[in-house]
Amino acid sequence: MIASLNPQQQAAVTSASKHALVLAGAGSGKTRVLTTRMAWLIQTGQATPFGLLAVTFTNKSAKEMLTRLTSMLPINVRGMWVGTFHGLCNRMLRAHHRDAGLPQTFQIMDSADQLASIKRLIKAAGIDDEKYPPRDVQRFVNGAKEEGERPGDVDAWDAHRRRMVEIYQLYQDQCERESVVDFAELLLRSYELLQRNAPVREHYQRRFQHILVDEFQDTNRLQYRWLTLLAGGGASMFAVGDDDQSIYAFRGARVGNMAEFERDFAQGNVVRLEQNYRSYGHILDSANALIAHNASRLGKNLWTEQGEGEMVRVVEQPSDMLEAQWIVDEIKSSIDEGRMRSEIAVLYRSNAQSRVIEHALFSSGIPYKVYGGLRFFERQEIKHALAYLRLLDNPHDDTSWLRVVNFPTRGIGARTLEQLGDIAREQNVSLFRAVAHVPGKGGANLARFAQLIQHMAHEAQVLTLPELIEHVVHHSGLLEHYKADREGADRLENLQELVNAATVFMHEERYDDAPAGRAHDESGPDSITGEIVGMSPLAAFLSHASLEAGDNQAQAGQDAIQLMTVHAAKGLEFDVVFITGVEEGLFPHENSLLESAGIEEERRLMYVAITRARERLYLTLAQSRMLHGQTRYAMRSRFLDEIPEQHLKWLTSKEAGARREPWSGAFRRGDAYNRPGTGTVAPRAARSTALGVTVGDRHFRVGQRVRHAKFGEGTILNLSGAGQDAQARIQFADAGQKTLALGVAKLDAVA
DNA sequence: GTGTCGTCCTTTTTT
DNA sequence: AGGACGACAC
Repeated sequence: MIASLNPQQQAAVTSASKHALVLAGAGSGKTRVLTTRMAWLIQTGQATPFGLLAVTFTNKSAKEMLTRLTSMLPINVRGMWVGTFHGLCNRMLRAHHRDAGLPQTFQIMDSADQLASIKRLIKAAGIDDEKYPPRDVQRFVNGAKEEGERPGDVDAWDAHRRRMVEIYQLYQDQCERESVVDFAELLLRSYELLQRNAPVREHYQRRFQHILVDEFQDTNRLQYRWLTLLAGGGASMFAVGDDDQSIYAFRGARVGNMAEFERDFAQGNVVRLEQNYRSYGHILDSANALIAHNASRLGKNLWTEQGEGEMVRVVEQPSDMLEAQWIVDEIKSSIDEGRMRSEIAVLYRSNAQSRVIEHALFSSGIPYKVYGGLRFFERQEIKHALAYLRLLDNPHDDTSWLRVVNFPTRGIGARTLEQLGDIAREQNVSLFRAVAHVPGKGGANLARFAQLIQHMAHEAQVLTLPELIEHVVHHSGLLEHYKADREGADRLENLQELVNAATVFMHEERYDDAPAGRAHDESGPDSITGEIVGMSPLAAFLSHASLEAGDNQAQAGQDAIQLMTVHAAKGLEFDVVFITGVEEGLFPHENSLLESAGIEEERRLMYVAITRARERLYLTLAQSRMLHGQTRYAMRSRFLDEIPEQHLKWLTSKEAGARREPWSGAFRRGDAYNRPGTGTVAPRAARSTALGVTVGDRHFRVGQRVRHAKFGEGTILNLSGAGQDAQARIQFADAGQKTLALGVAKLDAVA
């Protein structure tokens, strides 16, 4: 088990110090170390499976961990606390719902549900949604919760923020009324439960003597505190992560938690896993050189025994279309060499870039798969079916109620619903409770719907979960509705798939053929441990659906080129990787430059992208690309210049076209287009503006040095638009980046 | 209730 | 450019 590990991996797995921090570089066997550590703790008798707590961020890695563990040790992993932060918190809250102040049947809202809930609240409370856009409110609420702050804790220093806090409070009241919790609430509630309830806290502190955390660089403040609290009874903490791969600051992750952990817990017990088993030398050294430009790092240098391998290939094309075409041609020859299509990935910084690449692949008849689309449990028809199921468990869930009260249509219009909403608000009750007070025909229709729900809830007491879902799909009218729809065939298929998913779920959770709505075993032998949670198959399935949205890809099976954002590629690896759009403004993204430490996160993102490649890596860029309906021109990314020449092989000339240095002297127009090898000559109109724009009698070019009366000297990073509407993004030496309208701004060329 | 038109936005996203 | 969503008309 341990013998096959390298010395650093062994040191990590068998670390005898109380706490340890493992700095695990990309492709260094991180998951292996984590799972072997667990197996080793159990095998050497230092821990029982029962006494381990292992936390991950995604269901996928939790599953992977359990799979590997069972392959090493013949243990029963059922009842082990291995899962995502959210999954484990849910588990804890179900077991102690009373102590946590939650009804047993509380439902979990996903982000879309949460947004709908906030929109409804803003409308009902008559709040100006221009001043308080639902998305901003959602970000504010989640941000506060991730910092561990309730409305009363938020520092509200101005009127706008004070109002935000009020809305936050209103939202909390609404959630309470409807017995629903959002993702962040799962964590915060769990944290507060542990903090306030000594018996519960001490129970878990006693139980979990070893806490293991994966992807530690992605933890937020609340998660860190949650872990700290659980470890407060003397448990050992084993944290694995890579600060260089922290790319989720925008959603609350704090890289700083790693340094904090080292200071507060590990205290020097840091193990570095630096041997890389994935990539060849040139690729790895490129990544090392790039990331060395980041100032705030714990420090780490990857190495490999695999040899140099191929150099990193760099290609610059005149346009995004030609960039895509070039990639497709290169992919073709890779396939001709006998490579699997699924071993070739095309990565991009932003989703908008995929269109052009898809188009080129499609035209060439090459199968491809785009990751990041709608996931199974997010599909409209599935959300509808789930909304019905949720109402069976909790008819006060207004979000679900409103989703299906008139879907399929049953004569309940906006007017009736407004009436219903008014009554519910007046009496401070759920929509379900308010039904009885709506007069007239609308009231009768509502009553019929309420009866339908109650009737189906009754069925839940006798039918198994798959049977119940079939029943609901049929009697709700969903079946008929989609049958009548010309394009409903796929949706019906998905609904059938939902029934199948439920069958699998029942089997996996060992519910056998228990009725869907009947609680499993209300008072288990040890109710405080949560081992027997007392959830009905229906409730458990609904949690599952919220917490695990399903696969994030189109359709599996076929051997296809893999298309995804760099973020989505984290944790994956491919023989051949194309990193596209390696341009200033795109990668690094211009918005990131406005954020503090934004550029370092972009650099880590590039580091993640590079380290996905095993054998061959391409960096591609385009001098011009279509963005928001405008053609934009950009310089090559600064990241290209941070990789030493010795690792790069330019397949197109490095000097022509978009370059980083400001132009000095004459630049021969059209060079980039007329160079042999690119194969295409751009249309005349594009050619005349490709290198710059003309505003009145003045010419501006990308890379040109300019002086502004107020901002001082700067360099034009990119140009967009034409004539009097043309805009320039300019990096000023002192004033930072600005976007200026060239028709308005007073700019002088600097010699 | 359904269809059409106009407006708005556009970095990254798991749970 | 292109998609999503909301307002409005039939």
